Amino acid sequence: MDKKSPIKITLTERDGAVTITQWVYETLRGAVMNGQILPGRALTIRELATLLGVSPMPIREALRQLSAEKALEIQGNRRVMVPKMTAMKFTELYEARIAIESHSAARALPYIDKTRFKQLRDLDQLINIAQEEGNLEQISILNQSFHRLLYTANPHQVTLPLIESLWLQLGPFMRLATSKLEEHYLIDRHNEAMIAIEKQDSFALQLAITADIREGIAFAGTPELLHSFIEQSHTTTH
Amino acid sequence: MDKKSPIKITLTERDGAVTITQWVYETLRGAVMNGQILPGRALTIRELATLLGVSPMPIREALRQLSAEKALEIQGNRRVMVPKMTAMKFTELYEARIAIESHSAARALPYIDKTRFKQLRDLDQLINIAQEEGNLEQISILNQSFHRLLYTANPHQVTLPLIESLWLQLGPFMRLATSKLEEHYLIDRHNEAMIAIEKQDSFALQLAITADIREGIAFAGTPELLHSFIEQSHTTTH
DNA sequence: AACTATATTTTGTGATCACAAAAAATAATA
DNA sequence: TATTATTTTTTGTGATCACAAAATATAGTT
Repeated sequence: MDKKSPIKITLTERDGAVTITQWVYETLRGAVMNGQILPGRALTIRELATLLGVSPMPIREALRQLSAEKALEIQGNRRVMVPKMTAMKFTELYEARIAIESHSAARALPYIDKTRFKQLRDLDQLINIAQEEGNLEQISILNQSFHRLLYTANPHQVTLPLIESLWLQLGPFMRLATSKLEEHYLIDRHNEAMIAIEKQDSFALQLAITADIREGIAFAGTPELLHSFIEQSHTTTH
Repeated sequence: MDKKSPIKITLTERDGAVTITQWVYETLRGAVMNGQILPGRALTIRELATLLGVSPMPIREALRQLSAEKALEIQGNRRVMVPKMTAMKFTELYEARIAIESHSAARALPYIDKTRFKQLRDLDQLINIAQEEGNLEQISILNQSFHRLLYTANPHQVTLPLIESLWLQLGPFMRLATSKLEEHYLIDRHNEAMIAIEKQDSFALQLAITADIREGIAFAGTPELLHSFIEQSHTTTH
């Protein structure tokens, strides 16, 4: 039933300075992140090629890269699809996020200078504003920026690619998550993080990051909610 | 100076059941792992193609995948090379290993059944034998198997690909590491891990894994040793 | 001899093609 | 009608080609 379901991929303007493969990669990555491609839906190179208006070549390259990043999954038949989510896998992904991101934050702490601290504070402000406005889409994006800005303080960064891979795998489901967060009151964990940074308190920072991540899925705390929420994703195109 | 240095890649028999791209991928992966390709050495598609006796096509695909896994690095000029190592990056990679692998071990613990426990014990025995024989090559391989077997107990595994990426980046340098471990007395951390598993003691398991990883680079404890050891890698083709 | 400008070669990119294997559709059989 | 056998179509793979951009080599200039 999901073999011929239509795919609506958001096409952005192609910058001439960038290779077609790169553009295809970013386009498909965005489509996965936004849940525009149904998990389990079989993707063919030629279909995507005509859909994006390019030759099969750049598609092949982009698919291979996305598969390596676990955004896509190569089946035995060499056919590619968005991996299906299970409740258990969802939990594992989130626990992995907590372990790696809190570690990454602690490792970045000594490198946070005044400039970056100010940037982090500005982002925190923007998040607060978006929260008051109830702009969930914006919250999600800014929150991600906050985390990235924090981790990239470390100039010898090696964990960010791993973290991005986890984000990619959670991508479509985080989106569903935020849509249910509406009524959920959010403690300002980012502010707690800022205080921890000021004090150079590594442990407090880890706690704040952990809490921030964990509360992002608090709604899915009960197995029943989580299950129904993942089931929903199997039947919703977008 | 390192632009035309010869590359000696170990070629294995190509299994007909596997695609050429897959074979190329595994071959190049092995070459990187074994330090057969000098860090910083510029790789060209055509050169590798003639070297492996295939068309440029499978090389392109394999290079893209290896780049996504951070085994290779794409420079601004779109040229590909083995990333250079620095002392700081080395430290970051190892600290990331500890954080992720100890977490992965704890997550796997509840899933370790009798069969796998026995397999782990057998591997531990083999490592002990290899240790008595001073077979460093074998120790390194078996040690990796031990860790992998432990983490894969978790059927909802999501961290192994991340861990493998770290191993890949450390690959050529772990090899140099073991070559210096000769006189280093190794406490049997695997045995400690086995005891922790028997007791279902998650924390003790994490400690054992952490110690096992950390002691693997104990020789590089002083910054001077580590530095000289990484410098060495820049001039050794091996 | 050191630098700049020009010419030549090499390289990555992307498109196209051939082909075998897999999937889907159709026909044949129970 | 359900199941199997056969044909047709679609698909991934890998090779080849064209081309512009980059790297290298060569020639020219101060």
